[in-house]
Amino acid sequence: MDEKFLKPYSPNETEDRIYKMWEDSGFFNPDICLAKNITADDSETFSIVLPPPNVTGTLHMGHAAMLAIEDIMVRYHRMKGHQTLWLPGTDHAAIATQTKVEKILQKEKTNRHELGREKFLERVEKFAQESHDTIANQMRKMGSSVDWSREAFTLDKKREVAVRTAFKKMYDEELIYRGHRIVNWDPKGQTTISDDEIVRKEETTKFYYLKYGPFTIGTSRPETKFGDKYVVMHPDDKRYAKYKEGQTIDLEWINGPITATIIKDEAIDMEFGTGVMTITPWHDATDFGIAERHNLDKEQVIDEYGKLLPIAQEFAGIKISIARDQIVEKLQNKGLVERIDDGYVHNIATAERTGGIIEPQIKEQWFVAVNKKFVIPHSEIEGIPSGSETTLKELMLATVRKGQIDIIPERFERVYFDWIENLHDWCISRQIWYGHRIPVWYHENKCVPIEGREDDVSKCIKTIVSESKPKCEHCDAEYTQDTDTLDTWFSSGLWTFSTLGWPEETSDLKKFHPTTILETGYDIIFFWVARMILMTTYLLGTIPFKTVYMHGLVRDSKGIKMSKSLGNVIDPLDMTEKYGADATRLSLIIGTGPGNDTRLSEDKIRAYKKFANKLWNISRFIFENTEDTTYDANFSEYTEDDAKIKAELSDIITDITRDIENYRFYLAGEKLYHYAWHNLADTILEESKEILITGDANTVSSRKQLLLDILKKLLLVLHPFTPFVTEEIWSSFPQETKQLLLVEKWPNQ
RNA sequence: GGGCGAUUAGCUCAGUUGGUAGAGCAGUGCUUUUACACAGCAAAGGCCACAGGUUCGAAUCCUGUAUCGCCCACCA
Repeated sequence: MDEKFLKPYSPNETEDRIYKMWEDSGFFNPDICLAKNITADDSETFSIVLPPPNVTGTLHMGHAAMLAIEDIMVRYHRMKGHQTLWLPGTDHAAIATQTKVEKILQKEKTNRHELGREKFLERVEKFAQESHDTIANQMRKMGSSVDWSREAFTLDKKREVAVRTAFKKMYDEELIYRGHRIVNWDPKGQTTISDDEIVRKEETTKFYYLKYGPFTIGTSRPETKFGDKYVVMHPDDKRYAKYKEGQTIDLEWINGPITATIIKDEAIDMEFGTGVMTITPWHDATDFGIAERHNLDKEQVIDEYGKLLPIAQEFAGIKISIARDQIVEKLQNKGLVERIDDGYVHNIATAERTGGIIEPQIKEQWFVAVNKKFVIPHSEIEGIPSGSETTLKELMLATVRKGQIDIIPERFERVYFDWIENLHDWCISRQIWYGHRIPVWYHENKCVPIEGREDDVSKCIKTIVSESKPKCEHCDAEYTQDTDTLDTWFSSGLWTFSTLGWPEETSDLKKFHPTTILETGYDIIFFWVARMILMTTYLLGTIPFKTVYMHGLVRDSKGIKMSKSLGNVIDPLDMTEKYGADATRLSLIIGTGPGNDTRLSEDKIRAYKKFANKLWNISRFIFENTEDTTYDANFSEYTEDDAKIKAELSDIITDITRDIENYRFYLAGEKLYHYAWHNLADTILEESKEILITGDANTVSSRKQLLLDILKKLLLVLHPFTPFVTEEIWSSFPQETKQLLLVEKWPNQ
C-alpha cells in the first residue's frame, strides 16, 4: 500500500499537483480527447460556456458554487464519453470596471479626465489583466476542468469583430437606431444606463401642493417645475370637464406670469393627488410620453451635473438638492404653496454601480428596437418560419414559450415572460471610455444625404467592421468615430457563439452551438439570459442553449448577501486553503436546490473536509486488505451476499445518474455521501473485517474483489463532485491499465 | 400595485413522481476495537407555520390565513 495513506488526507499537498496533471494531459480540450481516442467522433456533444466573471477583482463564493455545479456536469459528460467543451472567459464589465478604477484614481487624487482617454484605458486594462489572472488562478484552485486553450475575453480582438459585425447587421436592418429619447442619466457616473441597471430605493420626502392658476398640483420635486406650461388631466375626470383640450389659462408661476395649456391624457391617475398635474417632459418618462403623444414642447431644466439651467433664472447653476428649499421658500412667499405633506414614501431610481440618483434626460443615444418588425431570412425558431416577419421581442418569447429553451426551475419562465412583455427599446450607448467603442464613423460634409432615417440626416455616417480609419468614398473628408461605448451586455449577449469563432463559420461553431446548457444565477436572467436569446435568435436564427439552469445566491450564515463593504465575504481561496477544494465544492452543492439561495458557513465546509478524509481512510482499509490482489473487472465468482451488495450499488448508481441527468446535483451528492459513509464504511467494511479473517478462500477473494469493485465505482461516481481526492486515490488503485480518473468511463450500472 | 419564494430537530438547510421525516453544527452518552482522535459509534431531539379540503394515506397536491424575504412597476 502507498505510504501516503498512513497520514490523513492533505488537500494542500495534493490539489495543485493533480490539477497540473489534468491540465498537462490536455483532456480538458475535446479535440485532444478525440485525438487520443478518449471520445469517439460520432459521440454526442456537450457544451457549456462559462458565464464570464467580471474583471473587477476576485471571485466570491457565488462564483465558486457556479464553478462547482458546472464542473460536475462537465466531468460527468466527459466520463460518459461525450465530446465535452467547457469554454472559459472573462467579461470586461464596462461600467463596473471603469467605476472601480475611477475609485482607485480618486484615492490617488486624480481622475480619468486628467489622465485622458488613452492613459486611462491603459490603466483599466492593467487592472483588468490583474483581475483576470487572479480569477484564472481561483478557477484552477476550484478544480474547474475548463478548456483553457479556447479562453476568451468579451473585449479581445476576436470578440470585437463579432461585436462590430452584429452592430452593423442590426444597424443596416434598422434594428439599431440613434435618436433623442428620454434616458436614465447618471449624474455621478456621467453616463446613460439601461432600465435594468437601475436600483430603486425607498425614500421618504415631503409632498408639495402648489397653486397653479385655478388648479392645485401635487409634486415631490418642485425644483423641476420652472418650465411647466402644460397642465394635464384625465379626459373622463368630471371635476375638470369644463376645461377643454388646448384651452389656455394665464397664471402666476415661480418666476412670473405664464400661459398654461390644458391637455387631456389617460396616463393621469384620477385617484392620485388632485388628479391634475403639470409636466416636465425633459426629466420624466411619463411626462415625456404625454408630450410625445400631444406633440408638446420640451425644455431642459437640469443639466448633466444635476444643476439648474438658466430657465430657473436666479436659481441657475445651483444643485437641485440645494435649490429645492430655496424654491419652496420663494413659492411660499408668493402664496403659491397650498400645503406640504410630510412622510411621502416613494421609490427613487439610483444607478446600480455608482449609486448616483438618476435624473432622466432627453439625449441622443443608440437603441436596439425590440418591437420593430423585420423579416428573418433564416429561422430555426419554432413558430417563426424563415422569411416571416417578426420582432426581436417575439423571437425572445417564442423560444421559451414553445419549449425550445427550458428554464429550470420552471417558475423563472414566468419572470422571463413578464419582463419581455414590458420591455422597452434597449439603450446600448454609454458615455464611458472602457468598452467596445461604437463602430460608427461620421464626417460633417453631408456629401451623400440619406433619407428616411432620423439618425442619418445631419451627418454622413458609416458603420464598419474593420478597425482602420475609414475615408469617405464620395468626398475626401476623414471620418471620426463615435465617442460612446456599448453597453457591456451587448458583447456578452453574443457570448455563446462569439467564443466559438462567429462570424466565421468555424467547425467549433458547427459542433458546439447551440450549447447544451447555460448555468447561471437567477439575478442575471434579464441582463444576460434574455440578451443572449435576443442576439442569437436574430443573428443566427437559432437558440443559444437548450436549457437554462439557474442557481441561487450564496449568502452568509445570517442570510445577508455577501459584500466587501459589509466584511462578510468568505473568500473561496481561503476555504480551499483550509479545507480543500473538494470540501468547498460539496458544501456548495449539497443542501441547495436550484434557484434557491443558500447560506454558507465555515462549519459546513469543515464537515465535508471530514468526508474527504473518510474516503481516504475507506481506501486505506481496502488497499491494506487487498495488497495481494489486482482488480479484475470481469470477476464472476462472487458469493451470493457479495453479488447482492454489488446489485445494490448498481441500483444506487442508476439512481444517481438519473439525478445528475435531471440537474438534481444536491440529491446525487447527498446520496453518495450517505452511501460512502453509512453503507460502505459503517456496514460493508465492518462486516468485511470478520469475513476476511474467518472466511474460506472463495469467500475472501470474492470479498476482496467486491471491495475493490465498490471503491472503483464510488471513485468514478464521486469524481465529478470531489475530483481531487478521488483522482489521488485512483492513482493508487490496483488495476493493471488505467487512465486518469478524469477520463475513465462512467459505470454503466 | 403585481408576481415569486420561504416557513421541517436549539441553529443552517435537504426531502426527486404523495407511503407517517434526514444531514451538518451545537448538545448527551459510550469507545482509544489496527481504516479513520483533523475520530468513530449510539441514543436523544420534530402535532413538517396555522386552518380547511382531496386521498386508503399529505411535509409533499388544492384553497385560505399569518409572518419573513426577493423580484418587477413611468401615481406626478
